[in-house]
Amino acid sequence: MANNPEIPANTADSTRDAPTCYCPVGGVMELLSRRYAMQLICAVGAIGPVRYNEVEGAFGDVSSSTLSSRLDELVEAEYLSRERYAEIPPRVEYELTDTGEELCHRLEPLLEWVEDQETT
Amino acid sequence: MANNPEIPANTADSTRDAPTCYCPVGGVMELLSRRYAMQLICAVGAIGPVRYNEVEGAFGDVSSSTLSSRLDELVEAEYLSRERYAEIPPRVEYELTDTGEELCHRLEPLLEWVEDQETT
DNA sequence: CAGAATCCATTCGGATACTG
DNA sequence: CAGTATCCGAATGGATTCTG
Repeated sequence: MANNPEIPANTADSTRDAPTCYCPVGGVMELLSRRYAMQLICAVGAIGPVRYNEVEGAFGDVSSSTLSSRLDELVEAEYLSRERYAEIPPRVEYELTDTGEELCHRLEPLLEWVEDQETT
Repeated sequence: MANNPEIPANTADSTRDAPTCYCPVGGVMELLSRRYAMQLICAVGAIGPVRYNEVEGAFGDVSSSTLSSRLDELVEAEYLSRERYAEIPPRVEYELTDTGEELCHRLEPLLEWVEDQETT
């Protein structure tokens, strides 16, 4: 929620712009840096509408509290949508929002590459 | 993407693997999830060979200890190289390794998008 | 200049147990 | 099934001080 009113623009002696340096990006990166966050986005993107247990299974071992938190945060950030069906037993499905999908597109090349690096 | 409601993503008894889900990726993501890590990669990629103080300046406010740690870790992970020149005053330059550059390519679309989201 | 070392507040995430 | 609540150890990152 760091909506900084003071934009730390290039207040320095910059008569020229520095080449795009993404240093000042703030809040969103903090969210994405939390554990499983990026994988979560990609997982939902890859699997499609997904239920809690499926996610839990996809990650070898996650504590439910952690996963739950991450899910909540991503829903609140509107990267994921949460649909709750009034059934018994209850069913909840998470899905990428439009924004989430865009994010996912940027995440996939990264994750793919990372995975590739590790499996060698 | 697999967002077609007509096509069930994961059928009941899947003897095959779910579509690429990057859940199990481990160590590298933990490194990248540390504070400033991704921005650091991109910053070095954008600015080129860069000195400690330049980096420090690029980020509004970072503690030297944190920045130093991150730099070390990225060097050790061989995403950055560290060249120390025997001069007075001492000069040190960080640069992307080949691996780091590949990583940077995957990071840039993400960071660019994130920045875009925040400045609107 | 480019850090290393130390100390510490905060946060994060896992384990466990419980609920609508 | 899909979480929530609580507790707690571990890790993170910032401030400060010092150095080759």
